[in-house]
Amino acid sequence: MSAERPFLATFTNKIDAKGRISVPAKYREILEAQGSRALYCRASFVEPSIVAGGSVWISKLTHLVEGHDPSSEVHDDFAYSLLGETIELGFDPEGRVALPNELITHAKLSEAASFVGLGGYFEIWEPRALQIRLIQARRAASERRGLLRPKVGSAV
Amino acid sequence: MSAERPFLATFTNKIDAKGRISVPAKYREILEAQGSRALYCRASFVEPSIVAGGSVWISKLTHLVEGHDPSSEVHDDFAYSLLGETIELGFDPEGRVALPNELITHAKLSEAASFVGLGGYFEIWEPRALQIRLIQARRAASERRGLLRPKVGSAV
DNA sequence: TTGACGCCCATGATGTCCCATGTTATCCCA
DNA sequence: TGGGATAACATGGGACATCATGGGCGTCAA
Repeated sequence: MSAERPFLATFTNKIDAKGRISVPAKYREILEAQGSRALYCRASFVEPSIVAGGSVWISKLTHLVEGHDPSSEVHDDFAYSLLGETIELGFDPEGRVALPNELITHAKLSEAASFVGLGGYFEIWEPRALQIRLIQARRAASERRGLLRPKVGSAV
Repeated sequence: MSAERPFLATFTNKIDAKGRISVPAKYREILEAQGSRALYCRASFVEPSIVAGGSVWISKLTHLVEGHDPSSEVHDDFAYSLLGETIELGFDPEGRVALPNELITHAKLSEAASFVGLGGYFEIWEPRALQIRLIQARRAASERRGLLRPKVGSAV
């Protein structure tokens, strides 16, 4: 799927009084390699988190939308929800972005936020909420370990 | 498909006593990058909204029309509806356009209007009406999440 | 003359940039 | 290999530019 370098690992940074937060340097490297001068974000449909990515991610969404007949309902529904609710955040010279209140509220952020890499994109979570989600995910994943073997060997 | 930077996110601005409204700066940047010194708009066929774009968008419409046999009915129907009802609005030095009454009526605009980015073009809505449409779109899109997963992972 | 339109200026709010600082990680050399 | 020197990173806060908005003035045409 993505030949690009994947977003990996979890980083927790502070949110300052202006709503700014440093994007982890490792993530910025990947974004720059994509030619992204900005970060694209949206509220997750299913989690109290912010989904984010670079130009590769947003162009996937754009192509997904444009792949449908422009006169179809599917096209419009995807366009409104995927493009109309995704925002573009610019970096300041220090590598920070300013999260808008809407997203801060959605993810219930206050002092700090955690970035969790998910391959072609990453998510921003309230640190405690992410801890809980990760524990849950680990348990669920280990129960389904068999699903991984055929594809990646027993490397997990 | 569109290598250009997409129109994204939703912005709400006021309509002043003269019927002027600021086009979001982010959108103006994209229009300028296209070499558009004007905004092209028409009433949506299916929604109470105004469809708008720059020179890239209008040339796509033009090519769509020209792609049909000039002697065919389809050609004429497209030409009349797509091109004949699309108007060109100029910007004032502050980046505002004056919406004609016809379009204001069609979209039921009064105090303010919301711009919603849809990739290669954007739409102008009465803010409340757009909110409702966005919620509906989100629901519809998340029901069809299956169409997304194979292509962009669960990145929504 | 009236009104539509385009241009100019003023203003408050917001966002961006710049610089300073502490901390951590990395490097280099004895 | 132990540290110290250096660079990279995360963070805080003030200065400044941009943006959205409101209003005034002149021009052109009906």
